[in-house]
Amino acid sequence: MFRLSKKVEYAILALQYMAEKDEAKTSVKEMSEKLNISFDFLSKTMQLLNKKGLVESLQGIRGGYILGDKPEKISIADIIRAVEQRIGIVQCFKDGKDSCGRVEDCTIRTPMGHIQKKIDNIFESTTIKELAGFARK
Amino acid sequence: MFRLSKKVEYAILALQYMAEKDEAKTSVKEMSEKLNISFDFLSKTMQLLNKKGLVESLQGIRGGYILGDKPEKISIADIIRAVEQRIGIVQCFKDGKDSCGRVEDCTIRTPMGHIQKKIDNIFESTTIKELAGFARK
DNA sequence: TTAAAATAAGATTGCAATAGTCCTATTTGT
DNA sequence: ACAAATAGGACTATTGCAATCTTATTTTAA
Repeated sequence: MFRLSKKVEYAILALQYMAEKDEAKTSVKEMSEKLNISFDFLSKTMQLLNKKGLVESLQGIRGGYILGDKPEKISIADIIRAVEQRIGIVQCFKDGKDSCGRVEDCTIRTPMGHIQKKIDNIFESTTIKELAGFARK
Repeated sequence: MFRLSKKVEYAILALQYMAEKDEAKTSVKEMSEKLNISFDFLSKTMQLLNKKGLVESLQGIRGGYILGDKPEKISIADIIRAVEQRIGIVQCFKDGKDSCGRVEDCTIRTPMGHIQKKIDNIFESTTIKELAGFARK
């Protein structure tokens, strides 16, 4: 429990890889080999990143992906949002009402919301640039 | 993904409930009804809390549970540790080696470890007392 | 204009973790 | 002795994640 999904993990690895690379363009094939990730699965993940503009896709032969923005502008929070729908350390923050039988007088909703915000801040303030920096060390 | 388990959620609700209550002793039956949680499941969860000393059990008729420590001494981190084994926002931090095929030159291990620490701090520094305070408001 | 190499995307499967249930044993106060 | 509570093992159901398979589309270069 409380684990980032593989989609998020792979997305981070991929974007970090792209940020570190000299050449702007990268293919899924290249990354799946270098990072030891299933091609198909990584491919899906890249498509999600593309839809949210975190990367830009170039179709056709000689195609691939390039970063959609500067590494310091892409946060882990961006990645999570792009790749996952379900976010929230407790159910309430996704489904809203009627999801647990104690919605009206829920006693943990408020404090959990505070914790959620703090965690969000961490992800919001961590960028691909920082990750690439660590990796290079 | 990235959600606290029901066990953790229920444990928090239960401890918060106990902290707010005037009388020290509480039964699982009472809590399961008031909090709208399956008796059996909550029962299991309380047993886990008991094993780690977060609550103290009183067996036999007229039995129940009392808090094992002052509410300000019980953190969410304590609860998570009592009730879950698997913690860690990425796999590496549980299984250690050989779990992902890029252990040796893993480029996200270090930065993820930093994020993990920050999150741990949040849970470590949030206590049942605070939660009870919010609930009462 | 055709072949090759890349992304796009839908459908499906396998699997493991979570959540929940059921049943029996044990404890203890009245 | 009985009732009401916890203790705990075994089992089941469900869900969500990860992965795979297949087909379509795009684009460049020969």
